[in-house]
Amino acid sequence: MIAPLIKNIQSKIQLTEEEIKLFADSWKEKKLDKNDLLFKTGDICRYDSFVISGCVKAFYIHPTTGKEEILFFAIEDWWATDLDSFSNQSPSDYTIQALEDTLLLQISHDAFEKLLKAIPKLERYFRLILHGYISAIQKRIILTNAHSAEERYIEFVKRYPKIIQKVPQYLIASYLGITPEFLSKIRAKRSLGNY
Amino acid sequence: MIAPLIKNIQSKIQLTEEEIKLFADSWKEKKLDKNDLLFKTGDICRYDSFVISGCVKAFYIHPTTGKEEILFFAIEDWWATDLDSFSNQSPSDYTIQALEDTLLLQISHDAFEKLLKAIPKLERYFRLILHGYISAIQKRIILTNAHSAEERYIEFVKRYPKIIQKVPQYLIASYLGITPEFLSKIRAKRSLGNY
DNA sequence: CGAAAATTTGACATGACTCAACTGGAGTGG
DNA sequence: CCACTCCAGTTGAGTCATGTCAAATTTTCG
Repeated sequence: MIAPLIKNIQSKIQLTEEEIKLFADSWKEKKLDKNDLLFKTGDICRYDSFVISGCVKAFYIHPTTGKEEILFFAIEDWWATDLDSFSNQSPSDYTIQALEDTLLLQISHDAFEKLLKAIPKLERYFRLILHGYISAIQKRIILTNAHSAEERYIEFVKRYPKIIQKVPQYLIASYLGITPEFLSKIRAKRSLGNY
Repeated sequence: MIAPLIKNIQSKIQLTEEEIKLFADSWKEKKLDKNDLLFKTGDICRYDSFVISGCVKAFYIHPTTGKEEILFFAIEDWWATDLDSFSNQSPSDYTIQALEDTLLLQISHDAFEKLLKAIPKLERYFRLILHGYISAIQKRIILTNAHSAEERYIEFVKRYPKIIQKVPQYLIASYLGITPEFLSKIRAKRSLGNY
């Protein structure tokens, strides 16, 4: 089951057979049932987790209203980790929860650092991963600040068609920074316009 | 003038004397006068730039309204680069412009890749830099999606007091995703409340 | 089938925007 | 050193996008 991760890595860097072996041995499978938590606010994110299948949401709980604010969704081939909490082994501001039965590959912080020492090339891989994430998140910032809720929704549908299929609408609304009611109205309006 | 950059790096990784020398020789100083462009939308971001002194803004130009949407500000000890454009040597979606006379250290894409090959430890440094940026930008997303304009402004003042001092208010407004008029009203209301 | 959850719909409220007028400070040139 | 201009910032009136709350409807799932 580690094949997808290896493949992902080899799309960015080259590994020898030995390195692959060492690498593969460092990761453990973890199953989450639907609604299981990976960790919650205040917990330490003890593992870096790569999603093999399924889907999770990462969210922040607003301290006064108690509402969930979606930070991201992760489906197969994405990472589901609070970087900050994982790197510093400090309490996380976020919660990650499975939206359906989900299979992860995990590595502990210690094992992760050991692995990086053993295969320094991996620093590059992870740098490139973060890089790609930054590109995406910067676009999201621009979209949020400069475009209407409707435009953001259209863009989301275009960019993440797989996620749309898996995730309930009220969570998409949260990701977009709007209320579920308003997203519903946007959709109603659009389906009229499409005649 | 490269001392601040070396210092920044050594806060995350260790370099030998030789490595420092090699490193230092790879960077060139660049001066920007106030209002000079580092690059503009459609240009390729040819250099990775580290700010020694001064201040720049990175912004996106809305295609229909033509308005500037601020992506970030960079002052001393920050990076002022479009990662995507720099890494792929592809046209940038953004423009970076000096808000005051600014001194940069720059490295070309080729030299950068050579440097990483010569000193692979630097992959780690840059990974950690991206990492820190992601933490910050994720907080910004949450703040934008879940908090009022006033809360976002208060948080900005707290987090970036130096930038507040340098940057005109209408650009702060753009960073926060609100109009300058509305930011002005928020400030007026707050200064009343503070008696 | 029935209960709970998600989505839709409608009436109303409000935060934030637009536009236009006004104020005040920072150059600039005579 | 004044007069002028220019731009950032402020203020106010009116509007619009989005939020709130509550009820009705549909979907999901035990």
